[in-house]
Amino acid sequence: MDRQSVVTSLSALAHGGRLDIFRLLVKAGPDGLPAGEIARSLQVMPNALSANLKVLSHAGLIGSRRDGRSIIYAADYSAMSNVLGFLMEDCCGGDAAICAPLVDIAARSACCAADAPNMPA
Amino acid sequence: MDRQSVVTSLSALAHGGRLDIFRLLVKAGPDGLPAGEIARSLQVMPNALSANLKVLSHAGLIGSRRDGRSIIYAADYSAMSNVLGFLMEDCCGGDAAICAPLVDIAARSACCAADAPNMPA
DNA sequence: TCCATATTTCAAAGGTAGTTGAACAATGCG
DNA sequence: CGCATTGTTCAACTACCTTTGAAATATGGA
Repeated sequence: MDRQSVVTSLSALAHGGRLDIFRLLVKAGPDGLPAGEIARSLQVMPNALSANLKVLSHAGLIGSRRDGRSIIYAADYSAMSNVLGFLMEDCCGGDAAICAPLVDIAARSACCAADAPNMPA
Repeated sequence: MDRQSVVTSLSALAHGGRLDIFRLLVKAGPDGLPAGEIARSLQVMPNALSANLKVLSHAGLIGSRRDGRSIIYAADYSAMSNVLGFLMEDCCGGDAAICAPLVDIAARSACCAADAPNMPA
């Protein structure tokens, strides 16, 4: 994963509304949620939601598939872990002796990374 | 950790130059690096570096202390883990059965979180 | 075909953030 | 004290991002 992709992902998440969307999808799991339900849950207008979903999708953080009239979005866990990995690469120069607290948070982050409903392209 | 703090942190990292700085400090470990050395390593002008260090510092991602004429910056690992934790909170609705790949990356992220040279304030 | 639902696209307005060069502090040494 | 070194601040300019409302596209059912 190159630096530019990571910057794009972080930029996508560096926005209150999009962070809410992403976290909702992270909680929702691999099955995802239809756009309309996201809009209702977060109380945002559909056009604003669509714009933000597009940004997250372009960053690769979420995927989408159509189901009838609805479009279902789901978090891409592997993309997320790539970003986290890039951030923490070669942490402490490889010497992870004094490290501990991050293991905890890391363990809690361990999550559904199997086949999410990824986009057609 | 509230949502706004996380957005501030992600915004700080959503910039090529600042991402380079942060990753360099993550690699450097708790002892950190003087600003001048960062500038030399990344080949950036001192005023631009100073501006970016200020953004990262204001976001709480790095700390600083003066040592003679130099100012030494170091990554704040606990701030980083707070951000990661917020992103992955209640992942998959608490059911982490199907999850695995993120554990790997998480383990690699485990790192120096002990007393970094935090700022005076 | 006609309509309702679900979601996206477009364009204009406003605000926010990045870049650059020059000037300004703070420290240490002779 | 005077000067070189190390970092920081300021101000102007540019560019990008966000927001909002209205119009457009796509699907499913009568």
